[in-house]
Amino acid sequence: MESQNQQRKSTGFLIKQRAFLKIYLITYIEQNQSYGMQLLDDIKSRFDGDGYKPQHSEIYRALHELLEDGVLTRGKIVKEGSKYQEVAVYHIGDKEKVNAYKKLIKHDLERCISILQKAVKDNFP
Amino acid sequence: MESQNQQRKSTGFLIKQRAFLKIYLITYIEQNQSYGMQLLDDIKSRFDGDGYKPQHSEIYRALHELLEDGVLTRGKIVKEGSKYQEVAVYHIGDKEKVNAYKKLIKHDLERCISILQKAVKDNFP
DNA sequence: ACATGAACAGTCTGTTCATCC
DNA sequence: GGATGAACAGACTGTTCATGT
Repeated sequence: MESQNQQRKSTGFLIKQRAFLKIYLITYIEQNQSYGMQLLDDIKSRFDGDGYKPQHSEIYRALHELLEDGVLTRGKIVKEGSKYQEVAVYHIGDKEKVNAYKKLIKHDLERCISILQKAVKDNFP
Repeated sequence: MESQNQQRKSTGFLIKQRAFLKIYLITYIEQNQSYGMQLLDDIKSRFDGDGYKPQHSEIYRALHELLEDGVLTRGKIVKEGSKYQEVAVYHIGDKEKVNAYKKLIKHDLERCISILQKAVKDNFP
């Protein structure tokens, strides 16, 4: 990923929401082209039982960063059903970058699960 | 917990580092009285393989909040071995609060694991 | 040097406002 | 009203500085 230029070092705690959302956005967009609000609703309903309700702005920020990095490309279409509601639809861009990013996130997700499972074991034996 | 007075609503993403550390602090202090730096080192070595290295200030902030809330109490002793190094040792305070807090965190940890496991399944089938 | 603590500052992200259809 | 985007602001936490032993 290009879009970061940290001057603060991470302590390596859990994954950030932005990165978490990005991986879902990529997957959903791979499956069928879609636009922001739709993606948000999909994610929300996926985590309905877990009390996680992401905010619309965070979705847009994630999409914008993926655009900047060339992971996604964007087009505009008129939303079906509606009169002239124009929405921004996304497609997969650079597949190399997609795969690199996926691999990164997969490791990080597993790392986070490991940390949390340790916490359950250590503190609730 | 008392020590929070949010005016911003959480979206319910992952657990915060502070809360995560608190549960370890409580458990370690239950097992044997200990002081800040020691607790930090214990936690660091526990997560050595996971790339998680918490910062000392975050440990102190967590301890201070647990003190304020009455979950812990504090005493001062002279560190063994050293000449006159005085350290702050902690003990369990209000056991009701400890148990209430533990229960809360346990649920949250499991919620987080659920979220992350969904992400692995959904995005890396 | 080790331990504790607090001030400062950067990052993430929730809230709000603006614009367009 | 639905969708997108950006500005603003608050919470969390990493970094640095201060103090005492």
